[in-house]
Amino acid sequence: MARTKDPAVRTLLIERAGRMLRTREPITLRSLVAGTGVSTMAVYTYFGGMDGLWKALRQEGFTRLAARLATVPATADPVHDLAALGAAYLGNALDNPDLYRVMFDATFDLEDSGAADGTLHHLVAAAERAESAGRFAPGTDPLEVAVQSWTIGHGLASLVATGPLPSPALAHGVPLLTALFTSKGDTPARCRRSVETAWNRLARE
Amino acid sequence: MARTKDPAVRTLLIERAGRMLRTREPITLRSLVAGTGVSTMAVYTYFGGMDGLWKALRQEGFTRLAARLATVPATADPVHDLAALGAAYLGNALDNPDLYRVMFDATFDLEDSGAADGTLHHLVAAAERAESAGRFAPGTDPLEVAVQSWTIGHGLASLVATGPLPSPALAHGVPLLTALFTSKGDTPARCRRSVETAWNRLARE
DNA sequence: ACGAAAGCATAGCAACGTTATGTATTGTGC
DNA sequence: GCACAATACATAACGTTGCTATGCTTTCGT
Repeated sequence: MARTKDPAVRTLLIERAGRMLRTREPITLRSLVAGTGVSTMAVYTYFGGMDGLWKALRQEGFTRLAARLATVPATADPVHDLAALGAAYLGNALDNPDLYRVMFDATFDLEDSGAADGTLHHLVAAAERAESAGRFAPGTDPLEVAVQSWTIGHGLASLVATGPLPSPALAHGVPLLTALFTSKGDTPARCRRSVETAWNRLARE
Repeated sequence: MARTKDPAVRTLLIERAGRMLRTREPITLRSLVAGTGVSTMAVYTYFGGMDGLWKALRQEGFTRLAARLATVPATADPVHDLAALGAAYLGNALDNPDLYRVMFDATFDLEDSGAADGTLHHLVAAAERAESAGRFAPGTDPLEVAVQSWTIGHGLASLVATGPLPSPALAHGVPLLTALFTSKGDTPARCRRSVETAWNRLARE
């Protein structure tokens, strides 16, 4: 009954915006569509305006983050896994610092709050495994551990990726997470070993 | 030899910008000077443009933060003081969430990195006192404790004030700081009591 | 006291996001 | 099949943005 929308244009624009973000070109309506063959109106038919494009970009950021977290394998050491998820989170933030900033920039609306929850779920699952493996004290709330780990990860990511701290400050992740997990009942020495092993993945990159 | 600059105009513009930030009015060059009697050019003579105004606003944010941290008294319990500084930090971020966002928004330049250092110094001093009081293990690096506390405070502030977490999540500050300070050598029970006492100040506001 | 330099008001400019308008295209009901 | 209608999309114009050019006014130094 009408001309149909081409989904390829949508992903083309999002990917181009992501590329411009990475190369630090200012993303304007006109510069975004320049050279793509599409006109400025495409942004309005696909995103309803520039605000919609930024929102889609944030969603894309959370999608990529989730994909990266999904690559972290579940090993026999759930505390290691928890730290490895934190390391992966930081790695993602440092690989795309500008996208990471956009993700937490605008005031949150309910639409993609689900995406942030999806990010949390990986942490919750790992915390649950740590508890049932006896590394954390019985009765430990996995969601609480997850949120507290996230707080540390986000604080570090935001201060290093877009803030005043230099990147060696990432090393603070080890004592911070070790202190947290130890407080949940894990043995200090064992905990430190688990966290350090997981953190090496971040240093290697 | 020339007409002299009136410093009152500068503070007037900064305060008006701060007010507009709090009331969530968009800050544009023209809306900023509207009703003040001064013209748009004033922004250029005093700040060199809108970028300069934002930079001055961030500086103002750090100044207010430093002033607030300075009101935290040094008691006989240095671990309590450390947590109290964290609570004051969070209180400031929640009282002016938009200003807090601006403070960490733009890419940092060297000019006001000193301001961020000034913020850190309060924490470093408290950590030093905690160590010499025997609450932390000998050899504990006060700067390390300070940066790690800051990471927790900023992570919490940024996720709650401008992010997806609801304000009750601020309560995570207690277990997080307790875990950190305990890992530095403080007695768990005593540490928790110190931190909780300091945190009540935040809940009361 | 006079002249040069700085403050600052006015007006104009390019670029921004958005909206209005017209044209082309395509799925749908007969 | 075919005409109709709705949607995609290009073009162009509009209001507002930050900024700069220009000229007047003020005031400090000699």
